[in-house]
Amino acid sequence: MDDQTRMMTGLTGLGGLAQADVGDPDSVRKQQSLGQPQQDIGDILQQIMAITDESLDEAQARCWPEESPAHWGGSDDPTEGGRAGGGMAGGGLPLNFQHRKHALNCHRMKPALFSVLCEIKEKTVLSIRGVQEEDPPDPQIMRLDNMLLAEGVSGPEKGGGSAAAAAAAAAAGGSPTDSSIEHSDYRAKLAQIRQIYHSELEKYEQACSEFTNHVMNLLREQSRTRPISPKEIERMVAIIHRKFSSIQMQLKQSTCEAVMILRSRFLDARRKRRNFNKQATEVLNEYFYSHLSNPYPSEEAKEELAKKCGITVSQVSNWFGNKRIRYKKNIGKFQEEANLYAVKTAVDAANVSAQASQANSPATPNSGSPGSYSLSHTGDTYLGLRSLNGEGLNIAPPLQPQVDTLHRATHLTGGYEELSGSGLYTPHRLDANSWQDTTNPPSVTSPPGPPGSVHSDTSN
DNA sequence: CGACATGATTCCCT
DNA sequence: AGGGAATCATGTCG
Repeated sequence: MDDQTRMMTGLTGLGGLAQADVGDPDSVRKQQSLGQPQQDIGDILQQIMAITDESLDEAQARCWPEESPAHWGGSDDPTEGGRAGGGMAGGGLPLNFQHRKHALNCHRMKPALFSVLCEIKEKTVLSIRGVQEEDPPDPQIMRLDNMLLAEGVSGPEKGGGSAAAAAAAAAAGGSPTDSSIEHSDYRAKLAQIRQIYHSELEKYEQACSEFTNHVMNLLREQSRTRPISPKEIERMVAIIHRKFSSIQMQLKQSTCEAVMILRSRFLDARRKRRNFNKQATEVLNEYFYSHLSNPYPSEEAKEELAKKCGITVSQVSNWFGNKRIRYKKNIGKFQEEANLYAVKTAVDAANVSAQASQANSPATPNSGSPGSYSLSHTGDTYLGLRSLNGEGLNIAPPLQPQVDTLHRATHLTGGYEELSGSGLYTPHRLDANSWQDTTNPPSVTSPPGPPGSVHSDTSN
């Protein structure tokens, strides 16, 4: 039934507000034509005004103790008022007031009047709120949502954002499999943020629903004494949700900020440089100088070096990359270092050879391919010795005596003689991709003597 | 504090 | 993908 019909229904009984002359249709017709209805509406309004002074509790308790809140908009049945009459017997208010209130609430004009008032209100509210009623999803909140999802803060649990950590690592150009310490740290912090975010979100949602329920109940209650349409309640709920979502956006924003800070700190930490310890550098240098003809460790060699140095494989790769470049750029500067490590390697070789000879094994050690690196100085030793031979590297004069001693030592043990003699270890200084080609050590520190000079020394 | 050393990153090439 | 080269950024030393 539309409002107008209801209105008419109400108007037909207009004269009857607790008065006796309702029954006569003629009289009603006469009253309508004489303008009496307007006066009655004025009366009703006055009484409504009077009611609003009363507390809601009273109104509720005395009128419709157990009635559905939306009663006024629902049934137009004028007889309904009679039912309500039973509930208003008690109370300490003056009887005539109760009676008046009851008469107002139960009056068959009330629904129609409220409906009109609602309509007017609706129009006013619409004209005020206007277009903003249908707000599209906020682009900013969408952005925040997307970011939180991408960072692994919102969305499904799955490991608390390990994907984000990997993504961060990938973005930083590093190997995602490395730097697991930083990753776990990052993950832990991210999980913390995630947890806080979710608990806050839950709190907000709970508060929002609580508040919404409260307001809805309040409005429904008030709808008995004020013209409040369900639509208005809906709108109010929407307003509350909007307010709470703006709070939620703040939460999302601050969470995003926290993630960004964490991330930047994480990346900064990755960038932070700390020198490798001395032992690690020694191990790396030993390998480098003993493989000077081909300083490209295989994957396995890198892993072994990494393990021995307590660094990651990519750090080993970085180190070799830097070393090759810097060596190539300035060989003169590295000459001394090269010599040092050559000697070192030779000493180790001597020790190994000595041990080998003690074990009564002929000096035909595992002559593995140059590519296979064993940290126990087997095949590499000979590369080192080859360097000492002055063919892979030039030896600085101050080191010559040491070299001689070493050679003598190896000679005595029978190791070096055989090795250098055997074609197996003949220095093939430049292989196919010989990286030294362009950077042949310019013999800064050693005289350009014949290659065999060192060798001849050993024969002494 | 500046120069240098050195690990990390980035871009480009093969 | 791995390497070369340039560059960045930080640590170290005098």
